[in-house]
Amino acid sequence: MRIGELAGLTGLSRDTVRFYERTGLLTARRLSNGYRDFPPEAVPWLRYVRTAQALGFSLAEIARTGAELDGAPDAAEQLSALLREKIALIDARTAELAELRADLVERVGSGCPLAPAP
Amino acid sequence: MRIGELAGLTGLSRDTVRFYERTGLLTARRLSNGYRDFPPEAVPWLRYVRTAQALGFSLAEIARTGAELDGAPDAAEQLSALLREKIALIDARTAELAELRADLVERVGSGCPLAPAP
DNA sequence: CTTGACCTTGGACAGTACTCCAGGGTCGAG
DNA sequence: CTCGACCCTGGAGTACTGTCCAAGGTCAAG
Repeated sequence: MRIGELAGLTGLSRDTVRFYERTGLLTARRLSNGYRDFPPEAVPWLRYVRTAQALGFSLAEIARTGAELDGAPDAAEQLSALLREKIALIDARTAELAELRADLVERVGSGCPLAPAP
Repeated sequence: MRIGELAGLTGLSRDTVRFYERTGLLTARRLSNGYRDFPPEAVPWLRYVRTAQALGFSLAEIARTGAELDGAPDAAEQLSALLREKIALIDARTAELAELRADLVERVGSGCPLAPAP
């Protein structure tokens, strides 16, 4: 598919898609007229990219794990492993948030949450 | 206290503290020799800043809410309200993560998590 | 008085993640 | 053949969050 369609399907801008391709997050073959031609898998891949980004990964990190995945014969298996890792990460983050929450609750309870300062 | 001490107590660099002052996140009076003089409350305030930052607030947003707080007669009350807001935000974020997690779990369960693509 | 640790300013530079633009090519419909 | 919608490249610009540096002032100890 061409860039406009991919952009439409993923909610990204064309410029962002081009940017992602430049940074190695995405590869596309070229049509004879020079237009990029993305495989349909680019759509779920970009969804995955957004997920990983939401988890705090930088695009460079995402690209790196993507590259590791690429060329592996058991890609599906590896990706499942990766997703399981991300799930563990989500759990850790959730726990962190719970801790932070408890801290804030305690501070709200005390008369003096902290000094305003600025 | 002077900048070095504040930096030491908060784990920030002097440059970062100066940067925070430039951006209005922090105010300091000046000693006769021009040195910055921070109040002790700057320490918990910077801790709060780090917390808010971890929750995804930009420094500008943090500075804005800080400024709103400042000058209010019922600062402690307002800050408690702010913290309650942040708690709600944590809850929302936790829910988001749970959703993401469910999505990933589902994908791991399916044989085809997504195509590697890049 | 010198030395070293500390402080000041202004400004340049970095990395991340885009976003926009100019100038120009491609293609299907009318 | 023209029009509009699409595509290309290269490069500039933006916002955010720092980080580093040069040039120089301050201060207490030796």
